[in-house]
Amino acid sequence: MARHPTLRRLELWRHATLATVRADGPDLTTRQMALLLTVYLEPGPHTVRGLAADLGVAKPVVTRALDTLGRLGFLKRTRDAADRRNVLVHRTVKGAVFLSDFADMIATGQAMSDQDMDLTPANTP
Amino acid sequence: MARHPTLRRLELWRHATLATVRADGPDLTTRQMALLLTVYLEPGPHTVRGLAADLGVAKPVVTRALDTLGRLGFLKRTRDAADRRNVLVHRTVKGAVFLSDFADMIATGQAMSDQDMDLTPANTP
DNA sequence: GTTTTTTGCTACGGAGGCGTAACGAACACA
DNA sequence: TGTGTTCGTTACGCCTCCGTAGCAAAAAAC
Repeated sequence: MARHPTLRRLELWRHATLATVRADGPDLTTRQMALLLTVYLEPGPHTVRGLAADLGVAKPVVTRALDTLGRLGFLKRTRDAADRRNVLVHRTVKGAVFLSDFADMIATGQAMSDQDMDLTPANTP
Repeated sequence: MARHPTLRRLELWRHATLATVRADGPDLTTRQMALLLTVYLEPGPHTVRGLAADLGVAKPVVTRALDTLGRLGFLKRTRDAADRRNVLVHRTVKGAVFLSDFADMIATGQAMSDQDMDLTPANTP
């Protein structure tokens, strides 16, 4: 690991967040982003109750996040045929594209912080 | 580089955002986070106008973010003695601690995503 | 068949951020 | 000195999110 792993991690985060701020895409809440990533990275099936427990938030938070993310086309809701009380959350192509683009922004941040590390002499008065 | 760099980056992001969601700390906006990181990582002095240009947002956005981050004790405002129109933004100990803890959460996410998918013994970039 | 539990949603008031427009204070320059 | 410019802030209406409480529908328990 490089000289200052803490700084390097923060710079990675800065470049990615800065890219999302500058791009005029939809800026998701931290909770919405955590929910979206959980659905796409964890094996399903995903229910409202399960997601609420996973994120450690109340159920209406998940409902509202699904409203917003569904309106954006990043997720889709379906009734569970086996137990019709449940709602199953599904991935979409648009959501996968969004996350893929986001991963590219992280990658750019990694590359830039690598480059910064090599060049920066020493500042911070 | 591991087999699936895209998935690995998204898992890193998920673990860190999930940790901030579960922790009952202050949940900052993406813009607020980008502003905070810019002040702490980029060499100063930082003015409102400069930060607005750096983030690509309007000035009132920066003023409001400084209000919130100042209320949290993560940043401090000072009048520029040389040009009293300017406001200089300064770091605080509390903000440094917050970002240090945040970097630890990123590190945990890195370790967990390494563990999840790196079965082949070949890391240490 | 009737209660009890589970699931997700809606309703409500409150809080905070956003974008635009306008403002006073401080500087620059004639 | 007077005019114009730059700086940060404030004010306004709008929108979204939050937390709590209560709701109907479906399943389970009896």
